[in-house]
Amino acid sequence: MRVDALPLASEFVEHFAAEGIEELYPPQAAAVEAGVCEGGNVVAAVPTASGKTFVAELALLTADGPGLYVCPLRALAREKFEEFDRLPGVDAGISTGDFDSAAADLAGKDIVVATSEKVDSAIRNGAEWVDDLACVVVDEVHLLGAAGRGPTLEVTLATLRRRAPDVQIVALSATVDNPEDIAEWLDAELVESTWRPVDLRVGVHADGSVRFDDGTDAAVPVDTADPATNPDTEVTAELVRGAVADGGQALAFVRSRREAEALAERLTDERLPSVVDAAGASDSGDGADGPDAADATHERGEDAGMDAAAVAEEIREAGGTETGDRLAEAAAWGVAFHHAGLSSDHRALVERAFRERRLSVICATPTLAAGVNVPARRVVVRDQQRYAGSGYEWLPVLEVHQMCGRAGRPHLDPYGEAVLVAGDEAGRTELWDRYVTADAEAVESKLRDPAALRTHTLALVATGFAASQADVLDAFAGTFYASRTPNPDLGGDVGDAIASLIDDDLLAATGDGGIEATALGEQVSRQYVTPDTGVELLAALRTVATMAPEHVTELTAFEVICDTPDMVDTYLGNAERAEIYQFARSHAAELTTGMTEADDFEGWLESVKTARILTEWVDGASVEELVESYRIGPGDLESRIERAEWLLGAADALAEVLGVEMPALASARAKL
DNA sequence: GGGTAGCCTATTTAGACAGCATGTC
DNA sequence: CTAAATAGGCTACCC
Repeated sequence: MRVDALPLASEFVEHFAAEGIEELYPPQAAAVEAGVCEGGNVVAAVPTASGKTFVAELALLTADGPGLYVCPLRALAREKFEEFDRLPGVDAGISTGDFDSAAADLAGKDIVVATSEKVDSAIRNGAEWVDDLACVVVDEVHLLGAAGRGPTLEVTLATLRRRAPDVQIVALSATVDNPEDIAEWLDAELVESTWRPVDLRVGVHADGSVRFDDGTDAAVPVDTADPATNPDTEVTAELVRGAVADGGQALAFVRSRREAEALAERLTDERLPSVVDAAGASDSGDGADGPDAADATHERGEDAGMDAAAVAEEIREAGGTETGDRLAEAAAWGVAFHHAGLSSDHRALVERAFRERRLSVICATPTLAAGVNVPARRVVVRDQQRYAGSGYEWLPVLEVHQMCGRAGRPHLDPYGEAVLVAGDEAGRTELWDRYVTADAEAVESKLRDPAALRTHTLALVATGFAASQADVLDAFAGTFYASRTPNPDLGGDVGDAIASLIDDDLLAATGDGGIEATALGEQVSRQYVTPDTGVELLAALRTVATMAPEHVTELTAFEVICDTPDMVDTYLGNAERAEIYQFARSHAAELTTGMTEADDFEGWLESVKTARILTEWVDGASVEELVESYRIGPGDLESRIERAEWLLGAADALAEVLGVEMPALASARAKL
């Protein structure tokens, strides 16, 4: 099937031709046959990089009205927005927490790209443009099964369909075990395919050789006898070296940030022969910080070496922290590490430089697999387990498949290779059965979780979609949960949720057996904080009202917001505990919780640490200082500042409803 | 005294969505 | 309470 045979205006056909899209990939053709261009609901369960974006564009461009593209990450939203905005004659908008299109004129856009939470939030705040949508595309719809965020996605989609009953739904999913269940819920045609533009072979290493699923074997010449080195790391290094020496790029996945950095350092010492294509090389940078010829044990391509030096320079310019310095040092040798402790600038730089083939290797924690597109010739999954709060757990099959799916660069590699590293035959068998031959998990609704029911029940009532328990149940009838459960008796659970919300003074019973949101409940819903955070904030604000005004400082404001479930925890090391304790004691008058009254003392002490970091930040401390003294990454600081901004706003709005004066909230926020 | 190899113990451990208001030169 | 890697402290030993 050819693009010019599709019901598309000629300018779009030309646009796609200019991007090299003239012939449809098989899954794309299947989606067309399933009706994406005729307004039909379609669920496409296909591998990453098999052309899902084009399917989305077909639906959005052929729809008779404005479209919405929902995705799970802000970075992905940005990427898609830029792509859609390049379409001829299309006015695209973006709406995410960190980046909003100019003003609230989303109503006039042809295509709006947003995260699922942002859509949910827009609905809660009375956005009317959602009623006019002709088409909604949901990317990564398998996240329906994610504990915290899945319920938001299914309730939001149910609400969208209720408000715009004729809206076309196109859902794009990773390969999961039960895509037919998602299709059934959405009354959609299912398109299922494992087709990829580049072949992928997956293998498992054990005892010096990799066995691939196409029956081939490959020896890995490495000395694993040295007890001073981790054999899995040696194997990983050799696999990376091999791919790079062969002109490819590699991704290596490990379990923790520290190990990602350690592996990057190990590979930097390796002095990988540069593989970075001369075509992708630019000449800039004086190379002063880059490798000297005297250091090199291999010949390096001149252009590539200078290019790597340029990447290193860009990294240094983006931020002079200790982490940034080490990253730049590795980048000078074509190696990078990647995890959420990096500043967002550094992360984006690493991703982009790798895509532009100015870096040979990224050593990453599992996140990279779910983020923006970073294809490599070879993917090595050294660690398949991850610490999960209480002991080690196997990574979900879906996650490992997504890592492996990053192997194979279209137009560059004859095929992609993914290797899982095990030590011995027993390990190989385990990994083979668990990941190579196994299907990904089924997607199962998490709506029944009490916290999810509380959140969404409050939202439905606060927005006026429901005024009784029956109404709430009616709204939930359109969810994935209801579609999957033969007799979805949520009555008891929703009843419990309502009772607890009334207890918390967020909902109130009306005389006739109905329910309504209190002024507090309405504000909690609009501010998009969880009910539990709302309750914590309200309790803290009531305490603030009893404090002497001179004791209510910015530290107080930060402590109020840090001791809520919506603020991310900050690890409190043993060595710091005593010092933070001392700090809390000497600032006791400014804190809303007394040393003896916290029911979770450890948790509270952690929030005091976070509050202290933020206080020092607004008092002018630099990123470097804070990163150094509190042992957090620049990215961790960023995320806490971001959340603090949001939660201070929420606290301020709630203080106003309560009639509590707390100027420190606004002043702290202004300084962030 | 100073350095260090080697052992034992204590410490640490992935990630990331969200609010809201508009006039202004 | 489950686990694996490693940072760090300590001792024993050597020069």
